[in-house]
Amino acid sequence: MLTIGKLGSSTGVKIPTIRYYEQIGLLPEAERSLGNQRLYTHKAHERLVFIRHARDLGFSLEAIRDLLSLSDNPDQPCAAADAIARAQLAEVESRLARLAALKTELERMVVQCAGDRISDCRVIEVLSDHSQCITDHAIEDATS
Amino acid sequence: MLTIGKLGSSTGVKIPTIRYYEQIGLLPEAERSLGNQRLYTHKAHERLVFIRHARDLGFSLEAIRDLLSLSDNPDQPCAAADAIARAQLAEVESRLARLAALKTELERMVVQCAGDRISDCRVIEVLSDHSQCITDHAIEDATS
DNA sequence: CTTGAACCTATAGTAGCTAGAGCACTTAAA
DNA sequence: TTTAAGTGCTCTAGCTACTATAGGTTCAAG
Repeated sequence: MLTIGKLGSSTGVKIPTIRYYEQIGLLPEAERSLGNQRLYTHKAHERLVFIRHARDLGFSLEAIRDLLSLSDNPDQPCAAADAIARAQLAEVESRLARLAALKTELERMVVQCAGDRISDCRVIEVLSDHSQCITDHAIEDATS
Repeated sequence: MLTIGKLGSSTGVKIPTIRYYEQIGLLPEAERSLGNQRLYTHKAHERLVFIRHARDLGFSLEAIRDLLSLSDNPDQPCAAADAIARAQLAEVESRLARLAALKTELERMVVQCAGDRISDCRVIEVLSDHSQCITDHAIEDATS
């Protein structure tokens, strides 16, 4: 049985994050020691590794919840898991396309400043005027 | 003078977002009509266009705050603006690299399921075991 | 004058954590 | 055996950048 600290260091997940996952029901409630400290089994370790890996691949906690419940029922068809992964791939692809467009604009913006004063600054100028852009980069949310 | 609705539709920024920008000091407090409704000048319109465009390019509100204050002082050197844009470019590039790695893994994962049951599902299997990945995709945060 | 659209404020909710306060427990050295 | 460091506990609030809802006010058209 692992303490939360050991579990955290062995999976690379921070302690408050582990408690958070328990709180939102992604991890089952841990057993407790006599002194009320959480104790984790090998199974819990595996589950957290799964979550961590899926997070690293950009899956949302919601998607991970679904994947975990699929994983808990090994006799079900795997089409659902496949669909979740495909959806994630599609999202990654769309973010890639968007970021590529952003990169183009930012590179153009940054190449050089015409003068050395803000009044001549190409960065400020381009930001003030979208028509100076060559791509249509304003489609979806910018955090992608 | 524009009402908040007109300002929103002419810039593509939602009304609550405009009020939010005012609240956090990104937009100055708007003048009010006799009936207490916000009224915007052409200058405010320009400022919001600037903000919107920078958001579209992925700049954080914090970075935009800095860019706006630079833009308000046109006699200053533009090195600072340049640095902000370069930092944004660097971040976009790093996200691109990361997403490209994610895409590789997701594609590999999705290519096919060996069986049709979860117990044979490649998606679930790979998520359980990072050593099946060919790239080191676990570097920074996954929302990028 | 009335109706309906557009506006107002204030509060709470979203994702996915992270940080802090103020305690209790555990472990290893002195 | 004590004691100090380290680790753990709960609870609350904060982060980004909005978005949604409730309940009320004002404006413009008919």
